[in-house]
Amino acid sequence: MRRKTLHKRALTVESGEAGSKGEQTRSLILETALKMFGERGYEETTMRAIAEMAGVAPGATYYHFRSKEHLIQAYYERMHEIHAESCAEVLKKERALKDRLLGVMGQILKDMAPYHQFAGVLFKTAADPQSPLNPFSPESEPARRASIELFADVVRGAKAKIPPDLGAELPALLWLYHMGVVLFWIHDDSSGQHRTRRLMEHTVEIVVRLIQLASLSPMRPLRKTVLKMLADLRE
Amino acid sequence: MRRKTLHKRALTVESGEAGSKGEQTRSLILETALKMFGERGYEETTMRAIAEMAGVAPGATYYHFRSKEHLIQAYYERMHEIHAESCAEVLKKERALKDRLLGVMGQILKDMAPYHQFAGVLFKTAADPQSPLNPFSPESEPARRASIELFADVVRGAKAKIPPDLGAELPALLWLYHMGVVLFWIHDDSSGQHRTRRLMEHTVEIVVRLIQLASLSPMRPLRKTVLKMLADLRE
DNA sequence: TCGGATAATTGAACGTGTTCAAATTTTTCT
DNA sequence: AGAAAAATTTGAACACGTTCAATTATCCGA
Repeated sequence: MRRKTLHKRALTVESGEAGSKGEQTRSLILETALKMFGERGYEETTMRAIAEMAGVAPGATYYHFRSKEHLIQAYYERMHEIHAESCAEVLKKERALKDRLLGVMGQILKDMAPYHQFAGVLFKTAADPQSPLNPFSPESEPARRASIELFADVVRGAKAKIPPDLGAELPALLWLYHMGVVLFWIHDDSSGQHRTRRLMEHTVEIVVRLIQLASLSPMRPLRKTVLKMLADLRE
Repeated sequence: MRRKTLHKRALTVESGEAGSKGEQTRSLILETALKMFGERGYEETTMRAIAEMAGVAPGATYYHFRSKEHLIQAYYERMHEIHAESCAEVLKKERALKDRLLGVMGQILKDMAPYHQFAGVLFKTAADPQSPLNPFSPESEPARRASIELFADVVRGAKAKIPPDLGAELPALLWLYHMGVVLFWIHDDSSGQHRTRRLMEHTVEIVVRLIQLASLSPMRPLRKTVLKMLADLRE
């Protein structure tokens, strides 16, 4: 609600950009919050404490961020930018489908590592079907689309022979697979999440072999059945 | 903490059973809470309101239930009992693997239908890796085990030819599949969740065909790879 | 049946995330 | 530069889930 005003201002006149006073406090609050979450954990960090440390009244935080959970969304967005960048490197180097997928998944796990502690909280929020942070929600469609695009890149640049019908759905399917791995990662408290790494390496191998298998002509009927279902669900 | 006393009492002496005063208020609070959740939703139902409607002080609720979320766990347990019962019927009738799986999944969806509204809240809580309600947590291992046992029953009673190595892991895999369908169901706000029904019917078909496929001898290497991974992850 | 022990219940109080009307600062326009 | 408008900031207050010391009801053995 309040933010709407901010948006309008940013559209009608220029200002509201990085330099302006408001945007300055916004960053200050955000950086403070992220730092404190990192040091003491999410639940243990009070909105009052964040405000105090940022030298600001509690209410100010709510002017810039809709809720405490929305502060966490900042992590999310930051993480996404990092992914896109670090994966681009990998995709420039590798040509085999398996290596591309392995590289991308490896990068994603590496990028996420520092945030493992908050992932639980983020996930708890994101799991709520009502939440805009939910990866399946309409609000996060742009982010989801971008994320799927990353896997489209993985497929596109690979020199594997994939039937067009499968190729069209593959990015979304790989994204779903990637969500599964992340789900495992969130619950993985082995040191350095090495269990997730093992799972990922094994499953990438399996996924690639399944793709090869599905591309064979005797598999056409089953493949068509699966693709029909996906099309059907999309309405 | 407080509950420990209750448990000890229930073990050392008898009493604390259905008749006793304490157990009476416990049910009263629980029934009131479930009814109010049903009428107004979870977030909108206040602990104070529950207590007041039950004719009890707010503190009393916390003597019998550790938290508001633990009141929801009651739904969970209740649902599980219903599943076990209604699925038993289906499993007595059907012999083909596909029909057994279809029947069980259908029953589960039917049983859950009245609770669709709260499923989101339950899921939000259950998604927290810290939560005892999390289906992957140690605390819910008994429930998980029982649930997997249901799918073991599905496999056991079927007259499909399944290699022993796959047969051993299949119940857990089917349980995982079932969790996926439930995840979809939670996010499904189509009328009567008919999209989930469609998804379920299609995917059961696919799952069964995959099982048949995996049982073929040319698939032995891939099958072994998958099963190795599962064994590996179990430590 | 009585009295001690245990279980159950109370309700005020705490700390939390959050809201909001009022005050203040910043920006915009003439 | 100055005044009007808009954005920002304040901090007291609210409602909530929850805790806990004190109180009352219930149970059980002698």
